[in-house]
Amino acid sequence: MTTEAKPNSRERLLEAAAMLTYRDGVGIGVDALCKAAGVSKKSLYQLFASKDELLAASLKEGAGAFVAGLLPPANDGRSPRERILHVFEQLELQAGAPGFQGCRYLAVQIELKDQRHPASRVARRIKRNLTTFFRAEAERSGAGDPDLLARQLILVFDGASARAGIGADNLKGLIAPTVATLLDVAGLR
Amino acid sequence: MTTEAKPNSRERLLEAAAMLTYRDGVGIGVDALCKAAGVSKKSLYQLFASKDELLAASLKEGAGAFVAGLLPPANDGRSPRERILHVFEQLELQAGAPGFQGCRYLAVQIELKDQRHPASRVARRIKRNLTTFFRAEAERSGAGDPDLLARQLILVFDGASARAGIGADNLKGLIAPTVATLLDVAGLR
DNA sequence: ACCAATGGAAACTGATCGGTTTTCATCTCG
DNA sequence: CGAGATGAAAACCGATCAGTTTCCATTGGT
Repeated sequence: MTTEAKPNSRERLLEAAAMLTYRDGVGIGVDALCKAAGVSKKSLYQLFASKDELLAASLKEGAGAFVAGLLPPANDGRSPRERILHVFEQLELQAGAPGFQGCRYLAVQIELKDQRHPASRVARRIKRNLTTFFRAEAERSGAGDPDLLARQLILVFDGASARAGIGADNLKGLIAPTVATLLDVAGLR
Repeated sequence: MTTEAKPNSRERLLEAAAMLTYRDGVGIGVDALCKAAGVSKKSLYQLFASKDELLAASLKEGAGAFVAGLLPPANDGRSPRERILHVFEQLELQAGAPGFQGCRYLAVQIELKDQRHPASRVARRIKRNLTTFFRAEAERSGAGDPDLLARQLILVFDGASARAGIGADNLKGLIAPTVATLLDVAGLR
């Protein structure tokens, strides 16, 4: 059995916010969120200070799944190169699934514009963790310029995710050779 | 002297739409657009069928400046490699300017979600032209896989532009070596 | 069985949304 | 000078926005 049997109001709101803002954008109304969650507006505003805070909490709550869906398990014995490639294999996999709209954290930051918005701050933090993973693996691998490689990888991640999300590319045959090229040049084998 | 001396209502609306939707997102209200353009809503709806059409027309009208600000002049005698690098030099330059928010066409597509929205169609077309430029240069250069290279370049373009637009990276020391690596591996010298 | 806490449904606030219409001042042209 | 066209300002429309409040049915504890 899982630890969460029946979701409470708070969890249902977070889940509805995650789903609807990803599908329709952060401009989605609170009435729609409440209806989808089966929770009254009164309860929403007892649990969260504002729609903005609900949005931020929803992003933060989804960070675990985001990481779990992309990163390899810690200390799985594979090489840094394999562990980095794992992330992009997962991305390509997710990009092929129906309903994929690109990285939600990038989308939120682009939609909100204001970088000081609570949800934008959360999104930035979560994405920084991904960059940190890349840099850690790059350093562990003894790459010539680990920081450059990490920046290149997150750049490819966001570019690929965004382009797949808007249906401009399906990433097939694109992401693997591109990342491999960057890893090769950085000296990762 | 330039060909346009004083902008008419239509041009002022297109300009205001370009500026405000880039700064604040496509959710900007028509009242704000009209006020910024100094044009009444009545006139707006005589000139455009809807806000969506105004937005689409505004993007289309800005395509010329977008191309002029990025692409090198046709037949400037430089090599494909130099001409491709020119685009990314321009991008890095623009990314350093105040008010830079990333590629407006990518942002519009991400914000709208609906790929059949008239403005989303226009944005897609304009970005396809950039990919076409990359592919043409790649073919002209005799690259091993011109199509792959073009997709890699537009991926880097969107990724770099998006990340600079949200303030996640300033591209300094990132974009040039990354593109150079891709060009090297593709056999462009 | 009773009382109090819970929370959903819905009414409500004031603001804003996209879009339409009216009014009135200004301009051009005969 | 006078008639017609123009277009900005602003009222107006129904819908929706974020957020608050009221009302009432359900619930759990005693």
